[in-house]
Amino acid sequence: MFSIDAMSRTPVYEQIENQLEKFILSEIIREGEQIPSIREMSLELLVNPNTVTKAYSELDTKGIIKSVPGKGYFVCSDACAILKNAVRDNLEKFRCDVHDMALAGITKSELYDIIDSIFEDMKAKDKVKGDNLQ
Amino acid sequence: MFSIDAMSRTPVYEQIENQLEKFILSEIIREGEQIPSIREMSLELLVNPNTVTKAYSELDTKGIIKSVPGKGYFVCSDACAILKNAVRDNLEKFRCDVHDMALAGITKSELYDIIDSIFEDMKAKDKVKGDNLQ
Amino acid sequence: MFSIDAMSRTPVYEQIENQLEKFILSEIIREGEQIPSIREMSLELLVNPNTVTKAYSELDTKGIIKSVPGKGYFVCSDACAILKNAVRDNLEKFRCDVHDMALAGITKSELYDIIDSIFEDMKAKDKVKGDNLQ
Amino acid sequence: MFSIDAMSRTPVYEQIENQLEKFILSEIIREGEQIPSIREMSLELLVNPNTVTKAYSELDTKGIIKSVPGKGYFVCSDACAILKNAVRDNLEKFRCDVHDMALAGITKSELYDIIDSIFEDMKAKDKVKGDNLQ
DNA sequence: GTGGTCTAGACCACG
DNA sequence: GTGGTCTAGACCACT
Repeated sequence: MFSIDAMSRTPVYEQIENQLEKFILSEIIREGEQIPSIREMSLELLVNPNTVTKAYSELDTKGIIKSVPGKGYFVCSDACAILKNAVRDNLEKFRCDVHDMALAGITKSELYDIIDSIFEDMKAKDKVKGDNLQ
Repeated sequence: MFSIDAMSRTPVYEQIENQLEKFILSEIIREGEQIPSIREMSLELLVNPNTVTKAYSELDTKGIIKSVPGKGYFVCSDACAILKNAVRDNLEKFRCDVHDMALAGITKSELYDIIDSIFEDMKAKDKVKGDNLQ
Repeated sequence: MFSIDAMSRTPVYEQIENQLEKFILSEIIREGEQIPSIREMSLELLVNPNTVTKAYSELDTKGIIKSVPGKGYFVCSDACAILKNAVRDNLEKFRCDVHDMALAGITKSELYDIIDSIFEDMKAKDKVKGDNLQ
Repeated sequence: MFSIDAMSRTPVYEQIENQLEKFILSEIIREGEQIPSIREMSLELLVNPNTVTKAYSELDTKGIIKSVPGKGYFVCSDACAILKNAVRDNLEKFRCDVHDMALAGITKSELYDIIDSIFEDMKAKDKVKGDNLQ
């Protein structure tokens, strides 16, 4: 389920954070649910427990997960809301990226096509999920 | 013209690279033109000359600028083409970003609006530039 | 009557101790009185009996409660005196806190007001208690 | 200047944080000023550099200090304001403490006396500081 | 020189 | 079993 790209320039602990956040936003891991323990995660990813600890405690600071010593880490009840707001706060970065691509001669319709295809994919997946729940 | 954000997490030498690349793509600095010398740049930005040297030599490696010993650094004649291709190679990252935003509940029309407004701005600026050149 | 804050950083067994001590100081539980058995307490709080055991044996060590084998746990006859002395020993911490607040620009009159309001509240409650006992 | 109490129950990294915050509030370390490097601090306190790192990065997260990689850590320009607000947010804890002491039979005038003596001390020290600056 | 990341391995407190 | 803290020592990127 989780995986690390050792060649990536983004730190391992940040990769863990990003993956967890994505799973929570995709509701693959639900609010209130327990996430893998530090030791489990460090075994699965073959990284040092301290590295997982760093990732988890940063998410704790952000209010995404909560540690219950002796029991484990749990997703906060308002994790999705926090994550969604964080993305919205970063829309400025998206504007910069689009501007750069426009400068580089990428056309508006190219961008539209990419966006359309992604939203199509997501709608399809949502449908499957809905069918499974029936 | 150039400026450094000391609080930013991106290294100074990378900030210099990014700004130069943007100026070249925007044709604020034209192909064949000479860019500020390492000395000038380090004085303007109040950074260590070594830092500017690192930025310039990376751009040299990429084929964006060329050092002409005894004269200075000049923008390569195919700098724009190289930069545009580099952006195109990074479209994958754009897909990921859009996917994340979709997960976070940002609507397709919101993204469309942002893109539209940026392309509008650029068209307006191009027109002004054209008028000035007449 | 008792309750546990699972999200708190203070250990569960310490929360139990604190609550019992507060109840004894407030004379909600009187000296000589029997307190809930380990079993009862663990059921009411939905915590592991071992946790309650740890809390009780620490209070036992402090001389606040005594185990009477086969009967249960009882509040010692000098529990209040012991607890009051313990608080007095901690006045040094109070001094530090006040000092910190003074550094942070909290005025003397603000502190006075807080103290006044608390002593008012307690006098009011004492009166009610007295009336009820009549 | 800095010191660690190895016997204390509060973690070493938290002791470092607390001391730095106190120095900043007392203006012994001023806003914008550089604080001891991780290596310096770890040598002075005889603790592992990682422990200092943890303290510093928590303060960074709080917005008290800012890391400038390759240069060091610096006190943020609004550090005092942040710290003062944090203390104010914790007044609730102060209320609880006063309540506990009231229960334990500590009189209002005892508390008043403590507060008075602390404010006297601080006024005296401020005067000395003022005289030194003349 | 600075901070940033990571590993390996240890001990403790809690449940 | 869980998380929390700490040490020792390493390598990297940046200035």
